[in-house]
Amino acid sequence: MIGMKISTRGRYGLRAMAYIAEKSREGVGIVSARSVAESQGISENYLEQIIAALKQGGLLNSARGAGGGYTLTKSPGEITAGAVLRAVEGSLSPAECVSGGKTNKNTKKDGCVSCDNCAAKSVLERVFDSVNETVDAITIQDLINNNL
Amino acid sequence: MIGMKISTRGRYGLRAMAYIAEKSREGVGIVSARSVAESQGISENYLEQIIAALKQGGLLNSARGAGGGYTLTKSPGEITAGAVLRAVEGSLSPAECVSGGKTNKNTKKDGCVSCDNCAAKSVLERVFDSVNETVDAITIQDLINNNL
DNA sequence: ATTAATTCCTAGTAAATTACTTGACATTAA
DNA sequence: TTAATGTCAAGTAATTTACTAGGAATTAAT
Repeated sequence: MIGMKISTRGRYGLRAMAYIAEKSREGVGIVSARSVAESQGISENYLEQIIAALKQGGLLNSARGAGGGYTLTKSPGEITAGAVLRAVEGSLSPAECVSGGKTNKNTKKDGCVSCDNCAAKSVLERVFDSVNETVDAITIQDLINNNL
Repeated sequence: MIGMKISTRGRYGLRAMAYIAEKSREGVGIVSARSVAESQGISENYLEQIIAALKQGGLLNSARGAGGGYTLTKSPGEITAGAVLRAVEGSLSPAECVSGGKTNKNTKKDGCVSCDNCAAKSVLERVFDSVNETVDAITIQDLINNNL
């Protein structure tokens, strides 16, 4: 009975990026996963997985070893919430039939038969488009400025 | 790893409404749950639950007994996809912290602490607004006309 | 009156997904 | 050498979704 959720992955991803951006603005060069987790009250190990997705998505650089951590690959104004969400959640498609194939990285189902003449499809496509437009219009800079 | 799904409830709800509207246009006065289920290849018992929500949401009238079934309460042009989705899925909120309280009827969690200064919140609010705007701009008539 | 078709209602269950936990290994600064 | 980190893979618990099962109430047709 749900619909349209953004999971903890997405929310934690946004919060992590905003926190790292904020720290950078304060002059802290590099931020450890642990400090993000502690500041946000998030499980460290779980956050690591999310951060790994952000790194793989090209949004974070990492430095290993003691004193290591993460930095943004671009300025906060150049990173959109959409990019963050897609990196950690996969496609933002509302159902398998929209924008072909799977909606995310884990799901086992793929595709529904005879979807072309399905009454729901055009609605889903429009939702997909508007969600993407919306999140792509917001940057991490917007988040730390709180100017939404 | 997901995000932004519209569940089968929402999709089946849209398809059921479109089917009933289409049948009505063809002159069929009343449509049984069974005929909807069979035409759409959907479990009848499951569909009944979805139809019950549509009825409770004021979108369908019902007639009991043999020869009974369902009709739309309003013309297809007056029923939005948004109304259908909210009736069957509850709020379209992307997370508990947006538009206060629970996101749907079943969930056990309610609310996250210290959400006000959360970087994700403004994103979620905007997504919520744009999804609602989008689905409220589509009517059942649009769906059966296929003019999207 | 009986029967068959139907809505109405509730409870249970299986499958899928989400949200973690656990723990070992690799790398680097001090 | 050690402690602080990132990297990685696997497993598990909690939650949600998607059904299934079945009976009670209602009504039209016979």
